[in-house]
Order: sequence, then structure tokens, then C-alpha cells
Amino acid sequence: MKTVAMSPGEDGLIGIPFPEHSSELLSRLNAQRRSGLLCDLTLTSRGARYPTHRSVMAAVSLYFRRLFGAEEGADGTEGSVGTGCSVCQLDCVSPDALDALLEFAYTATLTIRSSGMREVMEGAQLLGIQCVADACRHILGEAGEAGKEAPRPVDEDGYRAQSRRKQDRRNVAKAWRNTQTPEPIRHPLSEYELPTSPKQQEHPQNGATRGGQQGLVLNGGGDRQQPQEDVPSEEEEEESRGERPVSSLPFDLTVQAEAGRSVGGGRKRKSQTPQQCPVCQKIIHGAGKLPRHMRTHTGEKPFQCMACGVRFTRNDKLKIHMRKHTGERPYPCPSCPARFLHSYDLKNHLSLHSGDRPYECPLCHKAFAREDHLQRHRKGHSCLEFRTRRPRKVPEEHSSPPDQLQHGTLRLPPTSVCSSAGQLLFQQDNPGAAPCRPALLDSGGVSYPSILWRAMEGHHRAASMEERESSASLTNIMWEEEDEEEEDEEDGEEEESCTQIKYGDRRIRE
DNA sequence: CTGGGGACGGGGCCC
DNA sequence: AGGGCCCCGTCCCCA
Repeated sequence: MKTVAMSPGEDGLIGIPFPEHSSELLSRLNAQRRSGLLCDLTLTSRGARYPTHRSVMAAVSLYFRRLFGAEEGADGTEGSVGTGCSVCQLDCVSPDALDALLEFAYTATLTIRSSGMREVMEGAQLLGIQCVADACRHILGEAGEAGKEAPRPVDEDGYRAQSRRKQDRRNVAKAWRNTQTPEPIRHPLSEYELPTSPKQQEHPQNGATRGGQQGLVLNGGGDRQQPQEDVPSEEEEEESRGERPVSSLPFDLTVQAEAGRSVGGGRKRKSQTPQQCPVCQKIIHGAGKLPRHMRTHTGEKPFQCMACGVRFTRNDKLKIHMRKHTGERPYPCPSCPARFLHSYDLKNHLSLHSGDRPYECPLCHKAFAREDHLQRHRKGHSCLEFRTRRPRKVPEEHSSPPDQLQHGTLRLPPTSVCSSAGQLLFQQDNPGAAPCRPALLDSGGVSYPSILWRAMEGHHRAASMEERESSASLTNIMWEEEDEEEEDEEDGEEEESCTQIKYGDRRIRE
């Protein structure tokens, strides 16, 4: 047993994990079920009888939760079954399906024959065991359609909740994780996340997503949390539906793949063979990295700090975290006494000494020491100033985009495009560029020719040799007066949006 | 809004 | 192949 380093007199809470507890608990409950011990509920289906524990059934099934009044918000009396041993007739679920569902409830593993998949799915649906229903539906090839036709409310909510900041695929995946994985894929009875990682699949009870000879074993998970962004392409979906063997469906963590596609594409070593995540379909590069990635789906955090109880998905993260307790700061600044936990902290810090601000906003030219600060700046509204008034003089030269560019502002004819907010955003065709909202073209639906962006980009390149080539994908189009000094006789309040500030040598409009 | 610290996930390299 | 270690990019939070 590890000793816990604590300062004298400290009386902090210590969390000592027992990762095996959940599976052992489940295993013992299952043994009780098999021997009929402490069973207080008997399920029947077409004559077959299945002694169970109502607490287990309530934990695993929405139907029984409601039946027993155990659902959150229920008063605990209405519709509840008495405390004695009761019998619940479930003829609508076939004996085989019920048996499989009970097996799942007590082992976190669904063992079924392919031919019985639909019955199990329907039974799971009826009993409100959603993860099983979803898993079966996916295997039956109905997931894609279902997902398209009727997106889950929870997905929609999560998506909506994060919609403001979802900027790119990564963000969406993140948003998905944030909204979905606080409740990771887990068996309802599991205190800890039930194993879906390969390591834990070795557990005889829990594990294994293995393709049986005739049957199929699924770990208690499901792919229902598949993020929208990561929905596989039609080909991939088709592939996963029909072409692949059953055992390599998304629940099979041994799915590997992409044979040939990435392997031959310049990867130097076999150990770098990418593997495809069975849940999000993401290609994970690097040998042995898939289990690590899978923990982002399962929520499993096997590495816990014995000093403060914080848990991590990865050992290396825990190791870095431990530096906080040991006081180790292995990255000293050569210019000052500052020391840092992370190399990148030192890197950031060094930019303070040097005064380097290599990350410049392509719009307002404000420079930042950190790239993420620039991204934040651009995502916010701080450089999305716009002018809603129209120029008094209609620029005739707009037919020649490069000529319209002055001071980083693209001149547009008044009949062109202006959102209700008076700003226009568009994205360049740069896959690597920072993401942004799609173009706001709501005024007359005038499409935005990409040539304008290229013109803008060209302008930026030409404007100054000092300027870094920007990866900007987001910019504003502002109405620009012909002469900066020229005063507009129109609304005074809008004049404030035209003040000039300086960043470095560049004068911009604010 | 910005600067800074920290957490998290992915990829590369190595054993 | 699996895993440790490291670096990097990104995001979140707080001051």
C-alpha cells in the first residue's frame, strides 16, 4: 500500500480507489441471483421464471425504476411494488431476450445470438435499458437512420449548450464529451466506470467484446454518444453496417484498422499503425494509444493522486500533477527565478521575457504571446467591430477586389452583403485554419465569392513584409469611408466605432 | 478583455 | 504491440 504524503496536521480527505469493487459487487450480486439469495423480485416470461433483485433492476432499467417509484422525482409510493417478493410478468419480452438482459444487468456484458438481436433490442426498449437498445440498434444497422431522423434530445441539448463555442471538429467533440461523459459509458450499477478498455476486458465477467462463434458479446456500453461531428461517412457507416464482420462492430475494441489507407501513406513504422476508435471512429495514431483514447469515452480515470484524490485518465498526467505536491518544478527560467511545472509553461513564460508576441490578430493586429490567447481574442467580439453605416460614396472600384483593400478593410458596395449586425464573416478555404462561424449572409442572400478572401489574403501578405502569413480564416468586412479623416454627418453614435488605435506601428480602426 | 496557470487529449519517440 | 515519456495545441478558469 502506498503511503500518503501529507503535511503534519493535515486532515484532508483521502480517496482510495478500489477499482475492482464494482465488478466484484456485480459478480456477487449475480451469484446471489443464480442461487436465489436475497431475491425480492421474480420476472416471468412465458412460463420461465427469473429471480432477481429489484434494486438491481431498478438501477438498470427505467421501466423498473418507474415501477418501483425509484426514479428521481418519484415519491416512492406511487406505483411501487410492495416490499415482499413480487412477481412481474413480462410476456412481452421473450425468455431468451429477458435472460440476455438479466445477464447484462448482472455482468455488464450482453451475450446474445445474432438472430436474437432484434428481440433483445425490443426488450431493452420496453424495459428502458437504453444502452443495450442502442447497441443492438446499431448492430442491426438502424443507428444511422435513427440518428439522422430523430437526434436525441440530449445530443441536441448538449449541442445547443455548446453551440456558441463549437468552432471546429475538435470543439464539437469536446462539447460532446463535456455534455455526455460526465456520465460515462457505464453499467448502471457500476460505481466505477465499467471496463471498456482492453485491459479491463480481460476480466472474465466484464469484458470482453469478443465475437462468439454464433453469438455476440457486447460490453455494456454503446455508441449512442457518438458525437455528431464524428459520425462516420456514409461509406464508413456502410462499412460498419454491412461489410464488417459482426465482431468488428463498434463495440469491438480490437477493431483496428484502416489497413493500408494510412499505413502505406508515409508512416515509417508499423508501430505507428493508426487504429480507429470504435466509438467515435477517430483514427488514433501511435501504438498502444487506442486504450488511452478509449478512456476519454469511458470516463475511466484509473490514475489517482494519493495526496489529493484527483484522478486522471493517464499516468503521465498524474505524474505531472504530482509535481504540485512534491514541489518539483523542473523547468526553470534562465532569466529569472521562476520555475514551472510544464515545459510549455516555461515556453510561455519566456515569451514574456523576450517580449515576443508572435501571434497577431489579422484584423486588429493586436499581438499575443500565446496562440490560444489570439484564438480567444478572435472568437470573442473584441475584434469584430463593425460599422453599420454605409459609405456615402459608393466605391465603384469594387470590381477589382485587391484595389479595395485599404488598412485591412475590404470595401464593398452597399448593395453587397451586410448582416443584420452589419458584419460579415466568412471562412477561407483553409482546412487548417482556425474555425469560425459560417458566413453570415442574411441580407439578400448574396453569396460571398471566395475571391474576396483571396484578395484579402493577398492584401495582408502584401501589406507588410513583417507581417506573418496569417492563418486567419475569419475576418470582418466593414464599410469603409473613402477618407479616414472624413467626418460623417450621420449618426454620431456610430462615429465612436471609428476611433483609431495603434498597435505597434499599425493603425487600425476600432 | 487579457495574462497566466492548469488540465486534457493527441502524436512522436523510445524501450 | 503496449506503454512510458515528452511535447504540443487547445480549452477552461481565475485574477
